[in-house]
Amino acid sequence: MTTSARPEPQDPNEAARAVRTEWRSRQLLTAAARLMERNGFHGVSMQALADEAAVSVGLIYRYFGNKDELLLAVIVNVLEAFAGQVPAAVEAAGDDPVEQVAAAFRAHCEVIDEHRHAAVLTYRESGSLSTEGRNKIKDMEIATSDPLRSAIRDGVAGGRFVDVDVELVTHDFLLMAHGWALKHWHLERTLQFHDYVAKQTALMLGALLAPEHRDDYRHLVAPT
Amino acid sequence: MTTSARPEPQDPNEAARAVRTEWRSRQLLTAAARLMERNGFHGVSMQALADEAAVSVGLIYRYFGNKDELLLAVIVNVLEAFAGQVPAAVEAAGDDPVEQVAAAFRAHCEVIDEHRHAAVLTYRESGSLSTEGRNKIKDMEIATSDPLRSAIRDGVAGGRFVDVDVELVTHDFLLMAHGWALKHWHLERTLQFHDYVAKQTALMLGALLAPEHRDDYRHLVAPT
Amino acid sequence: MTTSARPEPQDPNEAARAVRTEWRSRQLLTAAARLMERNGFHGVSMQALADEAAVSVGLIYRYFGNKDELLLAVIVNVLEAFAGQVPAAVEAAGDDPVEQVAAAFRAHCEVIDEHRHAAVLTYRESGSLSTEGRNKIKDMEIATSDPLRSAIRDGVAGGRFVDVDVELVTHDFLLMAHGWALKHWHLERTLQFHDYVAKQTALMLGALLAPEHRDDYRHLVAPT
Amino acid sequence: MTTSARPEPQDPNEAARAVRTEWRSRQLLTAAARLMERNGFHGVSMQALADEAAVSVGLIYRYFGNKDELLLAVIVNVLEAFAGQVPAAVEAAGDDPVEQVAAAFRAHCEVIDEHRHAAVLTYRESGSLSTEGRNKIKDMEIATSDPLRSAIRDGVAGGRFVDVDVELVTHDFLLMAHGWALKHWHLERTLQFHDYVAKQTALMLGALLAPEHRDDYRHLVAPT
DNA sequence: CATGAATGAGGGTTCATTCAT
DNA sequence: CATGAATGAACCCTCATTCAT
Repeated sequence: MTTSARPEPQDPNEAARAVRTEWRSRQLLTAAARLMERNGFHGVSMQALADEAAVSVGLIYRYFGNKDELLLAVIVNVLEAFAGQVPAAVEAAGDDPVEQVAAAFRAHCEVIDEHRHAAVLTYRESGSLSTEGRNKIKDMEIATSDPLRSAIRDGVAGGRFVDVDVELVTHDFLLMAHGWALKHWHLERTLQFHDYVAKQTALMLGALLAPEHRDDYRHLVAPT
Repeated sequence: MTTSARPEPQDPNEAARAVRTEWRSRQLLTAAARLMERNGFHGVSMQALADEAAVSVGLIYRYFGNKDELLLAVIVNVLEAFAGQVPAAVEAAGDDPVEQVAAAFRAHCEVIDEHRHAAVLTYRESGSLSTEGRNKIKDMEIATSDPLRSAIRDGVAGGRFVDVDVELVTHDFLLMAHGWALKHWHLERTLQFHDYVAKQTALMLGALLAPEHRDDYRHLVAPT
Repeated sequence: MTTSARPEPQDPNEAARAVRTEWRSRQLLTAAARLMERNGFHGVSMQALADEAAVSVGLIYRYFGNKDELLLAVIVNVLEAFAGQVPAAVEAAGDDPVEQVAAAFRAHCEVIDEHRHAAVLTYRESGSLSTEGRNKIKDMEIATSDPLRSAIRDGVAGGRFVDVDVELVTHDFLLMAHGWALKHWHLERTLQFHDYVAKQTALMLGALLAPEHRDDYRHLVAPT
Repeated sequence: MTTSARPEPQDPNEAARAVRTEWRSRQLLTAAARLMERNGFHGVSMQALADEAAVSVGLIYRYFGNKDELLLAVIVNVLEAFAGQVPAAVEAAGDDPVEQVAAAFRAHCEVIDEHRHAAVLTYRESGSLSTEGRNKIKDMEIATSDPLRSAIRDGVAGGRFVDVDVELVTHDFLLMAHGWALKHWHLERTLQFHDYVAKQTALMLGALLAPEHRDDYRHLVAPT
């Protein structure tokens, strides 16, 4: 991530190893997320995890110091996805705060949909973390929600939005994004992912947009 | 739910016993909820629970068959509170679906605030339940959300609300209600319970109310 | 040990329980010592210990917090036997430092013979202890050897003994006492316990006694 | 012990390899002794040993079949040092059994001082050995103590020493020699190695020498 | 009713050992 | 020769559950 001096691993062996290491790590992370969503952190034994990932128990400990660190890694993995995708989406949305809000929300939802198993753990299992881990998560969560928060604030300041509690509305958007994962088993019976995003966007913008701007965002509000 | 067949305990001893039994049961339930919110279901040992409730381990098993049943009882306890308070609140709100929605949401929030420890367990620990228990919970949850759902449907049908996806909006309201428990540690820094309810109500009604009715509900939408 | 107010346990149940607790504790301690002498601290699993003592693994943890504490308890148990028997033996030996030395050495040997399994652990396994435990042991060992040390010092000061390094000779006596346990498998082929004590006493007094006093202690030196 | 059949390595490469092999082996042995003294046999993992010796885990298994064999090799290494140095020292001491005893004891102490880390393992970890290994050790220990035993026996037979139990006195001398390693942390605070040897020699000869010969060995007995 | 000593299956974790590279 | 990733048995410990008192 931060290496600059070492241009490329010269030794092909080393490169191959790094690739395999990365692959294993990801494999374990996904297996863990999948299992933990179903049975909860405490409901998943290391043996079960090893079986699911088709490796031995001992190997898991070469990649993650212990079970707690594994959970932390699963969660951090999601949060890093937010950090990677959300700011990019907002930037691509241009200067209009309304478009930015919609883009940010959509990006959040997409990350959650991609990491659906792991995303619920953020809500459910953060209590199983060490204090240290919990703090790390909290910091990342706040940073993660920042683009969305800023866009909302800009929208209010610029008069596009009515005068709402920015913090609360941010919280609402995040809740809705996570809602897709939390109640996925219930929602997917009637909704496709894109419907969910579109409808929720329309709903929230319906609440937020100042009356005089409402007509400007037909393309966002329409499909409800 | 409440036994009706058994007419009345004749023996005053039996009555006293029933009272004590009821009291013990409630004491254990609250102790369990308090502990489990902090440490999670698996983080609370029966011994710790016995200590917290100042009884012996063995006694717990006279009231609840096993640990799973105890968790189930804790959760059912909350859901029963919904069943008790929400319909009453809706009824008291009169015939206007908008008022009904506001009342139902407020009632949900109040139950959650009163049972804040137990409410999070609904989200976090339902995975620790047996399939049977999980199904029971799901059924109760759906029943619980029914008054709210009906009111929303009525609002849409009567033209008070814009044409939204009733199921989704129900889901949103419930999510917001639970949000008060889920992110309580974060929200309470800036918001009182009543502000939370009022602002969320205003926001959602802002989104739902048809333009021609918006002015009729100033008292609900204003305090944003 | 320190109770003074509570004269006797009134409740016979409580008394009975205390007796059983004491008995269990002692049973576990002996089993642990026996096994650990043979296989070493790390060579004995808690399961093996449970089997030997005919109890369940879990029960051991009601009496000793963990395996380390168990080892500590085994060792402390021996050292307490020294503290109980050695000073008494010295006192019973009268005022003559030579008699005191002989009595102290004999007492040491007797404790070691009685706790032969555990005595070797003092030497072999003190490294497996926590720093805290190790310090406790060291303190007790020093205190334990004090009567012997004092008697030797008195003997030198009073001219009964030649001018030796008191600390070193104390160390030698202790080493000889422990030697009975350390090389018991080898020694017992040719020596009874009493011969061992008598011969070692004679040898050491032969080295220590000043020539002019040698004849006074025929009864101690003779049987070599 | 030392191969004699294989005449000489013809190939210079093979010679170089043999040297490196010997060097590696010795390096591993000392690393193992150092680590095991501190943490005990079970407290040292093969990984830790590999790290300490700056080789890979796998390589250790090219030199020693398994961990037990490694421990055995460490211990045998000390015992071979005894076999190498003690007889030589006795021979160099001339024909006088008293001088021989003193020389043998000194040689024992020197070996132990040189191999202090490994010497304690002889006492502490012999229980971790296989029966086979344990027997090998016992045989070597007996053989090792033979020069000392013979000298003592000669001293008694020749009237230089009083009539003592030869086996027991041998045992005492060995115990004293090992005492330097066993309680080194305690003794070194007040004694140098040479003081220890001299004082212990003086003490034991004081006990052993027949009265009519005592004046002949002032140079050995004096420095007490 | 109430207690808490006792059980033992199951969990997380370590580490000696192997083997493909 | 040398490496270190991979294995899995075995360890220590916890805790839901039972039952004699």
